[in-house]
Amino acid sequence: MAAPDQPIFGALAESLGFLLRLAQLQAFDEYFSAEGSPEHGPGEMSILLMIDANPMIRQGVLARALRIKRAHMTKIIQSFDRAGLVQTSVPADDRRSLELTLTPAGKDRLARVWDRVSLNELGRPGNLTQRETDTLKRLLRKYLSIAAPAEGADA
Amino acid sequence: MAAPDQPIFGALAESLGFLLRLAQLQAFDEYFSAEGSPEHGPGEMSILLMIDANPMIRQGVLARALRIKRAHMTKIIQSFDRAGLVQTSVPADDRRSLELTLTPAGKDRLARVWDRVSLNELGRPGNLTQRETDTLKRLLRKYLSIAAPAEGADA
DNA sequence: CGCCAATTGTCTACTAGGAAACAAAATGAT
DNA sequence: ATCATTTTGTTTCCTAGTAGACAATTGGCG
Repeated sequence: MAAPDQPIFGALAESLGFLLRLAQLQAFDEYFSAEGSPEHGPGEMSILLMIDANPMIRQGVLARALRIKRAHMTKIIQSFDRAGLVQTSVPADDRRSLELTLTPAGKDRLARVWDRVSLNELGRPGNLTQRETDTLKRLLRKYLSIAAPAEGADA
Repeated sequence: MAAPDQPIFGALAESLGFLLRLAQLQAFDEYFSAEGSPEHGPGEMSILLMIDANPMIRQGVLARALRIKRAHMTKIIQSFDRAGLVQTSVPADDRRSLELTLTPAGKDRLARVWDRVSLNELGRPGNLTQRETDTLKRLLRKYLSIAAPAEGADA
């Protein structure tokens, strides 16, 4: 009943939220092991990927989709803007909002970092078979109500 | 090609790490909707649950299992200790380490908060069937190399 | 024994991210 | 038109979590 080096997870092992928490932390460890000293963490990477896939996306739409709070999104976008990675524009039909698009420098940066990360992100983790990995991703997309990607997606 | 209110997720929809990140944030939203203004966030809850399931667990073992950095664990345990929720003791065979056990007050606190959260954590999320939920949890445990819980686990 | 390497918890800074209040612009009701 | 409500981005302050250096302890090895 005492505590060995491999503790008992108890209720945590049945709890979806905590399993997701631990799995995400493990995935990030692998992410950072791929990127030596990362220019961009997972949060910033997801923003770059999202703007790349959705040019002229509005800042608020981006924040909701990635579940990043607006306050935080403001800081990241402003730093991207200062670094010349995104170009912002105010649409004529709603002058409160900001439309975001990657600059050529932003696309370069994204491509370079993604090259170092994509194998870990798209590939199969050691603990799961390819089939299990596909099932896991499919269930996560369904949980999130995210559409499955098109078949011929770029690497 | 412009950006609608439901953006295209592109490479994110195939990337295990980012799917896990988004899923965890969604799960936390549901967690916080269950606990009005939470006495303990998910991180602290997982620590209480873990100490409850593993009395006399060493602080470092706990940190590794929950993937919380030692520096952070120190702060949380010290605050738990000040609040009278855990009892710490130095084992005779290794005077560097700390053994952690829940006090009666700690067990009470855990039971009270868990009551408000367990339905969301153990139940089936709206987007998935019961069977899909079970599969998802099983695959996450396998990804994490966590043993499946015993059958007759407490609610 | 004495010395060197690894481990454990802790401390001090720092970064990522959130909560709440706010101004400007849009929307809707009258 | 006018006023209240909502939305969007921003600002300030705060919390959760990390990075790196550190002292104390342990274990190995001559």
